[in-house]
Order: sequence, then structure tokens, then C-alpha cells
Amino acid sequence: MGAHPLRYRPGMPRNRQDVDRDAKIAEIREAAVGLLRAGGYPALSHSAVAKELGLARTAVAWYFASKDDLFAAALADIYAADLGTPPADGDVMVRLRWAVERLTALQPLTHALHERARHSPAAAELEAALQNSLCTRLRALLAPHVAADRLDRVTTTVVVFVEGLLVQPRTTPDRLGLLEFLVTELIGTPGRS
Amino acid sequence: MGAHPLRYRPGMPRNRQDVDRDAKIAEIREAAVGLLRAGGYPALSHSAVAKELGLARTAVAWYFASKDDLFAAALADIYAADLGTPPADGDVMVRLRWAVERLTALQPLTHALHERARHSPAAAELEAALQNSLCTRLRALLAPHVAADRLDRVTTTVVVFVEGLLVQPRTTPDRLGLLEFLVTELIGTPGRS
DNA sequence: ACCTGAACACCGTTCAAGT
DNA sequence: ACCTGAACACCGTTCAAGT
Repeated sequence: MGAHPLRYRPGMPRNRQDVDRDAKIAEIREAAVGLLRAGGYPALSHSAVAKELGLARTAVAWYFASKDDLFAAALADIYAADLGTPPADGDVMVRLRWAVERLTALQPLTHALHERARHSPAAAELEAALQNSLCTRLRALLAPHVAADRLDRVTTTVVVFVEGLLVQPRTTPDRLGLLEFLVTELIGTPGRS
Repeated sequence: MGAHPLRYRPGMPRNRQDVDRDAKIAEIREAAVGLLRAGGYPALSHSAVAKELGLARTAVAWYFASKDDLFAAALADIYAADLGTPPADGDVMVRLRWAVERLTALQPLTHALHERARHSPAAAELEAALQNSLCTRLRALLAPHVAADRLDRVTTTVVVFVEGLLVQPRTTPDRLGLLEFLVTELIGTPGRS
């Protein structure tokens, strides 16, 4: 699409224009977040956002050209809000449980993200960022309890397992029980090669 | 919708009518299978099937009322064809690898199945059947190598892990390496409580 | 740069009408 | 029972036209 010049109308100060644009984008993202939280990916559409903001359908498309661009932007906001502030205290299992429960609540949206990532670059980018963030955080969490030469594989294994946990709906005790079983199996033997 | 009487036109023998109906349904399922294999869930539609068979859109809907009914029926056929005949020989890892590679090829469709299972009873039913079949088979495969009191948990853990493996696209060596790591971790210590 | 409104080619579902 | 054809209310995307 090419770069947008920072301003268009001569009389308008540069900063003000920027503020306006960012504020509008924020409005759109907020509306999209609301729709996603209420009805998941199917409930999100240019029309629905436009209706909420009193705009034409295509006005939203000016800022987010495709539905998946809009989806990725809104979902990034949701992840930031829901996963951004982990508990400061607590042991490994407490923190792990917190993350898994948060991710469970977002399961349908994460599901849609994986689905769309195969078609949309924006979705693929967010998918990679999420994966990366989860791995990094989990690695730091496990580092004190796992031998250095096993850390990478254990981390990836747990992340993959957690992703698998979210695929099918399960009861909370079920989920947490399975998680605890795996972690103690992998962590409980720090000496093994 | 109510039950369908077995025949309608008086002159038509009961068996013949059944055969016709089953043959038509088989045709529709085959066409749907082709569409799913070629373009995934988005490529499937009543229209597309009807076009291939020279019917009106709504004729297909007579047999499969909703898109998800059609989807579940066709995907069941695909699972039967692709996962129905596992290798007769080989050790645990060989058989596991075979299943994971087959499932990987079907990843996008299984993905769609999980997505739709939340809205469609037919999809939910197939999802449960698949999960059940995988668990049963894996349990039998692992039984000789795992202590009885750990068998259930180990089985579920591996199934969940495999489901997680399929969530994100990975290279084949990556996938198989992770799988081998987990299985040797869980299997290699049969004596532990 | 930003937004509108109309148009295009779909989609799934419903339903009256035929045989 | 089975199938057609028309209708309904959408969808995402494109594009000429306005300011």
C-alpha cells in the first residue's frame, strides 16, 4: 500500500493529526476486542465494528485492510491484557496453573489464530510472537529446576503439551492434573542425562 | 425433521430405494472428501458439491442439512481411509511416528473439526470418536512398556502432547525428535511410582 | 489522507412449489 | 421422498467518487 504521508491537509499540525489517527485506530481495536470477547472470531467483521462506531463498512478497512489484520491487532491487545501481568509470587506450579487457566479462557481465539495463521501474514506473526513469549517465560520459570542440557527440550515439551491441553475442552481439575503429572515427570529427575 | 419412511413411490421396491439413497449419499460424501482434501474446510460448501454433481445447492442440503453435517461425514471418511490401516509390524516408536505423520497431514482438517465441534453436534461427535480411538489404540501400544498404574495417565499425556504437536506447523525432524524425547522420558522409567 | 456508497461474487439457510 | 428455484440476510473485497 505504500507509506502514508504524516499529514494531508495543510492547516493541520503534524502531532494533532497523528493523535487523531492513533485514537481512531485505538477505537477500532477496542470495538474489535469487544466483539471477539463476546462472540469469537465469527462475530468479528468490518461491518460489526463499523456499526458500533457509526462508520461505513469500508472505513474500517482503510485502517485494517483485511479481516485478519483486524483480528490479529485486536487479539494482540487481548493477549497483552490477559497474559501481560503474571503473579509476582508463587512456585512453578502456581505460575504454570495461572498461565494455563488464562490460556484456556482464550482457547477459542487462539484456535482461530492458528487457523488464520496459515493464510494471513499478520496472524502468523502474532502466532510466532505468542509462541516465542510463552517459551521464553517458561524457560525462565523452569531454569532453576532442570539441568541445563535438558532445559530446551523440557521447555518445548511443556509448551507443546499445554497447547495440546487447549485443543479439546476439558474440566479444570482434569487439565491441571495432567499438567502436574507431566511436570513432575520431567522435573522430578534433574540428575538424569 | 422426523424419520423418513423407507419408501415413497408405491411401485418402487424397498431395497432398491435404499440402494439408490445410499449411493447418492456416497456420491455426495466422495465429492465432499475431494473438496476437503483439495482446499480444506473453506473449500467445502453445498454449492461446490452440488456443482460437481450437477445438482441444485439445496439438493445436497436435503441429505446433509448443515454444512457441518456434511463436513463431519466427509471427514469421518477421510480418517477411515488415512488412519484405518496402521502398519502391522514395527516397534512402539515406528507405529507412533506413523500415526503422527498421518495426523500431521490431516492437521488443517482436524483443526477445523475442533473449531466446529463447539457449534455442531455432528462435529463434536466425530471429535469424541477420534479422541477415543486414538486413546484406545495408544493404550494398547504402550501397555507392554508402562506400569499398569501409570498407563492411563501416560496414554492421555502422549495423546495431549501429540495434539499439541499438530497445533503449529513444524518440521518433521522437529516433531519426531520432540515425540521421541517425551516417550523415552515417560517410558524409560517403568519402576518409578 | 480519509471516508462513503455502490457493486461483485460469494455464503448458509429457509421455504413454497413441483414430481 | 426428493429436488428445484427463488429469496433472505449476510460476508469480504474492490473501486470510483467525494472531502
